[in-house]
Parts: sequence; structure tokens; C-alpha cells
Amino acid sequence: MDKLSTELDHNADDTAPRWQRRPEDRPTEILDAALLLFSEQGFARTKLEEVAKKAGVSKGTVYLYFESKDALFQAIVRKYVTEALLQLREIVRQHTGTSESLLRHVMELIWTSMRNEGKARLSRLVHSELANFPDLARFYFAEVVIPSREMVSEILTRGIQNGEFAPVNPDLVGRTICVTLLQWASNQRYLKQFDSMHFSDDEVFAGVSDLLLRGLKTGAVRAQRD
Amino acid sequence: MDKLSTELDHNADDTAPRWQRRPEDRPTEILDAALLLFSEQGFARTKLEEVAKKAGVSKGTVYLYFESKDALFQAIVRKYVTEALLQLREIVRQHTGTSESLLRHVMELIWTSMRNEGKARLSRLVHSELANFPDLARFYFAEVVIPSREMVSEILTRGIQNGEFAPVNPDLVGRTICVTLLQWASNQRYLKQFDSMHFSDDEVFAGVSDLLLRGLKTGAVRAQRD
DNA sequence: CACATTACTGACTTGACAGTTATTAACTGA
DNA sequence: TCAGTTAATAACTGTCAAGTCAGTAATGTG
Repeated sequence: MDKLSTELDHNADDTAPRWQRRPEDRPTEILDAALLLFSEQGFARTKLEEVAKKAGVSKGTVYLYFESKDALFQAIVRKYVTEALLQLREIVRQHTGTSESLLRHVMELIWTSMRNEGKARLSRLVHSELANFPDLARFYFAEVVIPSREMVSEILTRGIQNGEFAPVNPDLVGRTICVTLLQWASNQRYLKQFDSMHFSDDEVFAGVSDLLLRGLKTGAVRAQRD
Repeated sequence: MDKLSTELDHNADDTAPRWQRRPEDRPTEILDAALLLFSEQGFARTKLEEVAKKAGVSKGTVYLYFESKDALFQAIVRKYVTEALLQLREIVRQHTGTSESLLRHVMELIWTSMRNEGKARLSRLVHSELANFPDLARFYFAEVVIPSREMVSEILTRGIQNGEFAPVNPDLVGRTICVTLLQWASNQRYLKQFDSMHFSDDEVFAGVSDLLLRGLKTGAVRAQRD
């Protein structure tokens, strides 16, 4: 009665091990569980015992793979964030076409990648906790923020040189574009519940990207269309 | 040797009270201290004993004026945020002129008010902790986000009607404007230290407001300039 | 089947900190 | 000046969660 097995193997008494040794899989499972809980409840309010439970291990096991709660958090960011960025980089490398179409494409990629619940959560989590983890903040800037901005800056610079875009400051505008998209993405996921006014994801992206691109494009090019 | 007085009255043994009763001033002093510490260290990592010390009282006194640590945090937001918003409202009410100049004026106001260290800290703090305080989030949206957006929306709507602005979605763009400014303001104060690339406050404001206004203004008006 | 190895457990220790309370000292005013 | 009132203190309690460790069960090896 008091013996509860979680899964299907619940009456194979003889050859059923009480647990399995899977040192390869544990780290990933723990990281996934931690990301979910941290992003739902915040870092400080999440107990390691909960993380362990969700990952299907005991608390001690968590400490077998991660030095401390802080280290666990840093590992999450290192893993998932850089992963997302690499993906983006690859696609930019392959693209050919006008600066506007490339920029629009990159914006779409950022946006659609943020429709992934997990990534949106992570982005929000990181920005919330950044102030509490100076080491992490340094890493995050060096490995994520600056490379992203440079990527977008480069597109902008090319567009400015060939006259497609107005002569804005590419670094500043690059960062503005990234931040605006990320911010809206996390709003759409988390703050919806408190806001009486809902926009669909498509509406938001169309509105924001139009506003930004209209601001960027030169009068010359826009005159062509009219 | 071991008797330390904090202030000037440090050898007036006879008529020097060990403390004063100042029930009028305590709440404000405690709120100020708490805002400073919360925004420096985050809510969870700040101890009430530190807050008390910084406010020049004992921990017990804090509980004389605030029910709990959570209540203290909510009181901070209720006080400072609504205060800032009222100020903004008044100025909009008085303005006359084109929609563009009014919008630019409002953007300037948001921006300059965020150059105030305390307000920038508060803004960052609120957005970080919002997920952990559903009650507060509801309040913040009802009393701050929605009214702000409505204020800006109204300006945009007028500008669209009289042909100054392109027919964007005013609510969506209104929120985008607010969020972009706030986000940049808090970047300028807190994330500077991690970023190799610095922009001056003026540069940022000029760049961002130009980008947004260029995006808003109709081709017709811009064509006039060329 | 021994026997060594190591992944894993869960009860325990420890420290920290939110919140309480018994007590004291400052003020008030008759 | 001496009650009565209340602002303020500081030592205390209870709880909760991070981190530890001695032991146990799974697995690999000869």
C-alpha cells in the first residue's frame, strides 16, 4: 500500500532496481527541471529539493553534478543561451539578399525563437537575476549581448553604406532592436494575465517590425514604393 | 571606548536621549532605506535587519510600521511609482502644440525622470520581482502600465487622425515607446559596467527618439523636408 | 559468484533570517 | 513631578532550506 512506483514497472518485484545509474543523463535532466522551476518561481524561491524531485533524483545527486545552487543557475544560462545564439549565427551566415530582407529575417528568427516557452522564460529569468550574479552578467554580456549586437550592427552598417537605411548609429539601433523584441516576447508570455489589452503574437511582431523598419529605411527607398 | 554615538551629540551625557520618537518620519525613512537596498541587492537577498540599520532603527520598529517584508516592498512601489506618474500626467495636461512635439516632450520627460538614480533603480527592481508578486503585478498594471500606455496612445491617436503620424496601432506603439525608453534607461544605469560599448545618455535618447519618430511620421511630412 | 567501484540516497547539521515579545525609555499633560 | 501612553528596542523563537555525509544499492569485472 505504501509502496508507490512512479511508472509502468510496478509489480515486477524481482528484477526491478529501485533506481538506475545514468550519470550521462542526469546533468541534462537536472538542468531542464531547474530551468522550468526557476523561471516559474524565481531563483530565490525555488528549493533545490523541488528541482531534485522534478528531475527524478534526490537532493544529494544534484550536488554530485553541481557545486551549489548558484553554479546550477550559471550552468543553465551557459548551456541554453549560447545554444540559441549559435543557431541564429548560422542562419545569418547563409543568407543573401538585401539588408532589409536580412534584417527582417533575423528579427523574425529572434521572435519565433522566443515563442518557445522555455526560451522566453530563460530570457526573463536571466534579466531578472542579472544584478544578483555579477560573474554571470559579465559572461552574459561577453558571450551573448555583445555578439548579438555586433551581428545586427553589421547588417545595419551594410544597409547604411548601400543607402537602404538612414545613417543611424548601428550599435545603438542594433541593441534597441534586440531589446525591443525580447522585451515584447516576454511580455506576451508572462504579463498577458495582468493586462486587459491583448495583442496576438503576429500583431505585435508586425507592428514592432514595421515601426522599426520604417524608422530605418531612407526616404529614397520608401518613395520608390509609393 | 565601547560607547559609540552616531552623531554630534556624543558627550552630552545628561540630557541626551538614547533615541527619539519620530513616528511621522519613520515610514519614509524606512521606505527610502529599503528602496536603496532592495534595488542594489534584490529583494530576496536583502535582510530586514540591514534595512533597519540603514534607516537608523531596530528591526522591531520596521514591523511597527509594515506588516511584513512583502508589505514593505509593495509600499515602496505604491509610493514612488504612482508619485512619478502623477507628475507626468500633469505636464501632459498642460501641453499644447503638434502631436509630434507633445510626444517628443513626453519621451523627454520619461527619459529625464529616469536619469534619477532612484527611479531607474525602482523601475528595474519592479520588473525583476513582478513575477514573484502577483498582487503587486496586478496593481502595477492597473495603476501604472495601463494609464501610461493610454496617455501615450491618446497622443498617437490624435497624431494619426490629423495625418502627422502613420496609421499604426496606437496602443501597441505606445507601449513600445514606453518600454524601450525604460529599458534603455535601466541599461544605462546598471549594465554599463558589463558593456564595453558606452553611449552617453544624450546619444541614446537622440538615437532612440529619432528612430521611433521617423518610424511614426508619415511619408508626406518627411517628404516636405527633402 | 565475489568483490571493487561508484551513482545515488535521505537523514542530518547548520546557519540564516522573518517575525514576535517582554521590556524599557521617551514623551505628554494634568 | 509623576502617572499614563506609546515609540522603540534587543534578545528570542521557529522555520526553512542549503549543503554534508555515512551508508546503500546498482553495476562492472575477474
